[in-house]
Amino acid sequence: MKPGCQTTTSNTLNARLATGGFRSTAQRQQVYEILQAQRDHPTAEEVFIRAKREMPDISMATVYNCLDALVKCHLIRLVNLDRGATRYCANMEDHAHFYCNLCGRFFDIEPQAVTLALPEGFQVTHTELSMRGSCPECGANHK
Amino acid sequence: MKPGCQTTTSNTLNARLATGGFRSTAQRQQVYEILQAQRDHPTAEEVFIRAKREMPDISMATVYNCLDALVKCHLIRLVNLDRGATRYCANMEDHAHFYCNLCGRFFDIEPQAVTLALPEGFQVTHTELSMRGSCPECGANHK
DNA sequence: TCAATAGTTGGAATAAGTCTAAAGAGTGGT
DNA sequence: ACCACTCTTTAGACTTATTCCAACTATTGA
Repeated sequence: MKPGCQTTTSNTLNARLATGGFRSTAQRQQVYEILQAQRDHPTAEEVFIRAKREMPDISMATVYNCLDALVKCHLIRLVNLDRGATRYCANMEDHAHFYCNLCGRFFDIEPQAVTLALPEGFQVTHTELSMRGSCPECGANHK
Repeated sequence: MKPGCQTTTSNTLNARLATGGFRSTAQRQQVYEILQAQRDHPTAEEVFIRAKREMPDISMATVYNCLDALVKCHLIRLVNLDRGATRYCANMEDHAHFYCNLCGRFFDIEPQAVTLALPEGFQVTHTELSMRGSCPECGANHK
């Protein structure tokens, strides 16, 4: 692990946690690093499995707790697709999600031109745009 | 109930059910009428409560079965918002959903100008756009 | 350093939805 | 009209994802 990079990451993390009124703990750092390291939108359970490799005593409740704290500090965000388990995403840029029905992978899509003409008086605080379909790889393989 | 109107509705319903390979049953008609009558995106449980008023013996499992059948026949659609219970919507026009954080009501929003520039090769089969915020009424009351 | 407070743990509890087996209802052939 | 066949409903058990709880542990400010 690059010490310089890690320090930067945990500085940001700790500062954000503190601002949100949360303490910095080893578990929260671990969970955040997992989401930073592999940006494949894992579920809470997948995060738990990965966290266990480094921290065998961590519990599921703690993983949920850490994820909640990170969401509240705007360090990660939730991704919901239909009724499946909630997924977590460390990409805080404005973006939409694309789920490939064939390979099951998630893709982040930049919304270059989304403009929605809302009727007057509606104030939007949160938008979620998600799509399903086939990704370029799977689409090509299917031909 | 207006007999003319009712006949039209149940004709469409029965035809669609038949096309989907489903039989027309009193329970399915009841559930469909509930969703037609009050377009407030009820949850399965809310549908169950409303159905019970007319049909006291109906069970929750039947409500789920009926909703499933109607979804498969493209007569209604699912609406998911975060982790809450699935909601059902009889508006089959292409539209987005707006949830008011203050009054908890759902609004259908016509997507007049949504264009998303997807990277090449992505084939979309299903899109879901949902928003949260405050509706005109609640926004006005808050001032 | 030490109390006060926040966080973690493992297991129990909950909510929403799905599955199953048995009983009930509708339909075509005789 | 009767029977067999199939589809549907029912009640309740089960599953999955998540939250709650009480006891223990770690972190922080004085």
